[in-house]
Amino acid sequence: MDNSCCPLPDSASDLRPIEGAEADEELASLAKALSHPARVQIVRLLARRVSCVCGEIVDQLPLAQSTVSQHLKVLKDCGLIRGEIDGPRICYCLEPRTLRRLRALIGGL
Amino acid sequence: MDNSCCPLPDSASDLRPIEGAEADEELASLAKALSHPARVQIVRLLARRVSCVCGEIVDQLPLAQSTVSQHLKVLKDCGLIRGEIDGPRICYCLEPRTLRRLRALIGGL
DNA sequence: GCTCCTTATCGCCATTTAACGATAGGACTG
DNA sequence: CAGTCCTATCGTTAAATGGCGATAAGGAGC
Repeated sequence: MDNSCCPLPDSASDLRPIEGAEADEELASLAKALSHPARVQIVRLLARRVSCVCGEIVDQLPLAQSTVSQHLKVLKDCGLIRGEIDGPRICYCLEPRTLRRLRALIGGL
Repeated sequence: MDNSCCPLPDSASDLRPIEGAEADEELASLAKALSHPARVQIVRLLARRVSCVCGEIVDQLPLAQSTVSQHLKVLKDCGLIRGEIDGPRICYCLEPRTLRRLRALIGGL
């Protein structure tokens, strides 16, 4: 397994507010991305670095390849994961900053 | 404003695991409850104790009373809030244990 | 260039969600 | 007990979601 595409977490702090209308929208958007068990499982896989490549994620889930690809798109669109082209494959990895942001927003409740 | 219906947070720890298939379902379910800005705003209102009574919540949101009532039902069904009858009104309040559980699940990612 | 492998996108269908007005029901007040 | 206030539920509609197979697109390697 090659994790070269997955960056180590950085520790820059996020200065955006954790409450207000914009924060509500942001939290709702991130929560929606995690509102499906398959997407939670994908995030967990990537957090554990068990898998990075799309094909392996498909193998771990009881879903069709096209369905998994859609879930990956949802997670990517909200910034929770990132995909980088790695030869013929695509290597997905967590975006630690977004996950930290989510924790901050939840913590602010 | 009367907050007598809203209990103070207790600190009992939750022994359920924070990963695995069941935890995935649980996290997805809680995330879905927060996947709408109006519901995030309701949780925030209750966290700030700005309002406890359904009618006041309706006043704070640009939505019809029936719509707000449905959002409250979603939050209640997943255990994030609780409603108690207070004379002719209904007093809603956060369920701190569920919120802590959500934080634990998010933290476990 | 052709072919294979990998992933994204398209089209379709069934189900769920969100919104509202209207209505029902429960609890005080007079 | 009649009226009033507050909240939940019903019925409807439009839009979003989740699933799949089929197909397109883009590199790798022969």
